[in-house]
Amino acid sequence: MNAVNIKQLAQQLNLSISTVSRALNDGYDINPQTKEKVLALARQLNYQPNPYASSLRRHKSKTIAVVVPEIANNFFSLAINGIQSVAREKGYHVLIYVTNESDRIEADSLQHVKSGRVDGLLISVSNKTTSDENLRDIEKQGIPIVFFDRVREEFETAKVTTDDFESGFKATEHLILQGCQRITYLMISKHLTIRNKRMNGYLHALKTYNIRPDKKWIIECVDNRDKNYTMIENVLSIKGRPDGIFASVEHLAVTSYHVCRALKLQIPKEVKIISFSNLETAPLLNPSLTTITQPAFEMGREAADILLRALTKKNFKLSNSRLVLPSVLIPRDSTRRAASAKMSE
Amino acid sequence: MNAVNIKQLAQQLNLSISTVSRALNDGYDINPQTKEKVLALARQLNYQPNPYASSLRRHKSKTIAVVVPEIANNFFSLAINGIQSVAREKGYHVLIYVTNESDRIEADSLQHVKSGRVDGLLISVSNKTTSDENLRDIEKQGIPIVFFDRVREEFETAKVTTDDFESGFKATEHLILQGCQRITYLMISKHLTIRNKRMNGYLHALKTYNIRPDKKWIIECVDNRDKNYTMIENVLSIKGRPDGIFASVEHLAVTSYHVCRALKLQIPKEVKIISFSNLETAPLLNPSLTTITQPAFEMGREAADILLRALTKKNFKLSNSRLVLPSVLIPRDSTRRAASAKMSE
DNA sequence: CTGTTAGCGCTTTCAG
DNA sequence: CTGAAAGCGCTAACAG
Repeated sequence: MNAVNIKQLAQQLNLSISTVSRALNDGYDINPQTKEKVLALARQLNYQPNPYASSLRRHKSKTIAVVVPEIANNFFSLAINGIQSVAREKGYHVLIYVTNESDRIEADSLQHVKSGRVDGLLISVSNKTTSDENLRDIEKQGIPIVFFDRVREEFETAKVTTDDFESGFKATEHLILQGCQRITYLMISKHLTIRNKRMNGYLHALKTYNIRPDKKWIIECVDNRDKNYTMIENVLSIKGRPDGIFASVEHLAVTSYHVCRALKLQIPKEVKIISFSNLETAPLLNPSLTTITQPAFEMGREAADILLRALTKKNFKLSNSRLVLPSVLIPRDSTRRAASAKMSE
Repeated sequence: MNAVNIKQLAQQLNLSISTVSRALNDGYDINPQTKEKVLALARQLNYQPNPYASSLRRHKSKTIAVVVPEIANNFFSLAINGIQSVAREKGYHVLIYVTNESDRIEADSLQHVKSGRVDGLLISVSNKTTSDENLRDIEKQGIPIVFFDRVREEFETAKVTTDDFESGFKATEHLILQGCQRITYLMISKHLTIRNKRMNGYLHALKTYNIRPDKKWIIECVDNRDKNYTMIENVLSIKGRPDGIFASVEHLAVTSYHVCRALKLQIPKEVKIISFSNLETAPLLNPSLTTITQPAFEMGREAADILLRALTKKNFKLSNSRLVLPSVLIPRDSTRRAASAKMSE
């Protein structure tokens, strides 16, 4: 508790408190020499400005809040990594709130945000969120909000997302370009819209390459590994079986992988598999699996960048903009994660 | 910026500011009725106390800092999840600093911690850290510190870790109990001490079960997949080949897995594999791989719990205690991660 | 039980 | 260029 403060500096230097403050804050109206003296002593005494006093006075805290549904999840932790890296670059602090997909916990966290503890908010909403009330309040307080990944469409502010249609298209196209003609789509998703967008991407790719879509190749998977196993086994057992599998989540790719092995179907020679994924597991199934993934780290960076720009530019109003980042395709046989896992430094 | 404050509440109620404050803070010296009135109006006007004013006054912020070397890493993100969950329960906020294993960034982050922005610090040090200077300063300011996982042994404060010897022992014992007699240890680790402790656990297990250790079964792996592949291939090709593989990191288990497949060795019938791991990938190699892992989530919870206890109990001095959590063995064929991935809620 | 008062440590007019 | 002074919003003695 030796906390040295601005007052002590002033006394020791026979200066007024305000002069010291100016010196420390790089004020313009200041004699370079006195400034030097102040800085020297500050360094010597290891002076640390009290952030709370300054926040109280300035009405800003150099802190942003990040609210995410999960953290022990490769996508969100990469995103947070991205956020944290730009925050650090710009001298901002990052407060983390994990909601565990609970709208109640989310509301609690936003309540804290409302209190003015932070200057801005980055949020990926929980899958149970149904109201924008808290967000509206926060915005009313003049705290800018940027959504990333899980956005509330009807709430007008900056949003950073990926394009599910595009990635569905890209994944399917990839298989087609590898020579696949009979591509089965293993779909599962709590979010109808995502599911449909990806499927539309799939369908559109087929159409673009003049491949007739076939209903029997769209498999509605469930939350039960055994059932999925059977369904996949069935589709791979019919004659004229698929030569490509597009899995909408990684565990379906894994199940497919096991089915193929059991059926003695060679991957990727006889069956090619591509999968959506946010895990680091792709290399494990190498060389058989191609992965399509969200650029999580980049998303974090972009979102944070937009937010901090809004915070530092004066009179900057966050528009209802949307930044759509392309998905990243990680071909089989690639040892390391590409762009998406790229670390700063 | 409609920020309603305590003063306005006081005016509207014809009360003094201090009475309102007392009502809000559940002071003892307060008429239940006035208290009710105050709370009612506060709710109605959606009053949010200004955290900075209160922190400035009280000299505490209800915020803790978490400093970790990485975040896009299953171990640390689970640990943070644990930390965050107890912080939330106790009404604390969590500030995250990611150092990317850089001692410079770590020092920067600790500099901020020093300023009194937080009441306590949870830290897992970077692998390049060589000095305790910043930590000493922080401690001097009366900010309690708890280490988790990556500790500075010579710094006296509470520490939460796992026991590498124990987990080396446990993993080896597991293989032995499964009937393995010739167990090869694939070792790799930048940290000599960890490496040695685990190996000692391995050796001790062999000894305990009267198995003669054999130098040729301790393989020093390197940072090159191909070389490792060859080394593993070699050891699996000698007659009287190992019937058990203990991999000190997951990617060695994966490589072993591929070698076995190439050599047509059945897993787990002919060769059993156990691996250290903090990834979620174990299920992918099911049913062939057994995993031994750190209880990351628990570690986060325990560490946070100790810190927050130190913060809330008055005159509580953090002793140089050490809490050692047992590693968790996740048998093959288990579909989900066990204890370590357990979520709150 | 309530009001008065004196700050927490810093920033920022406004005068010199 | 520097100093005096007035607070930011809240808490905590201390009187009543």
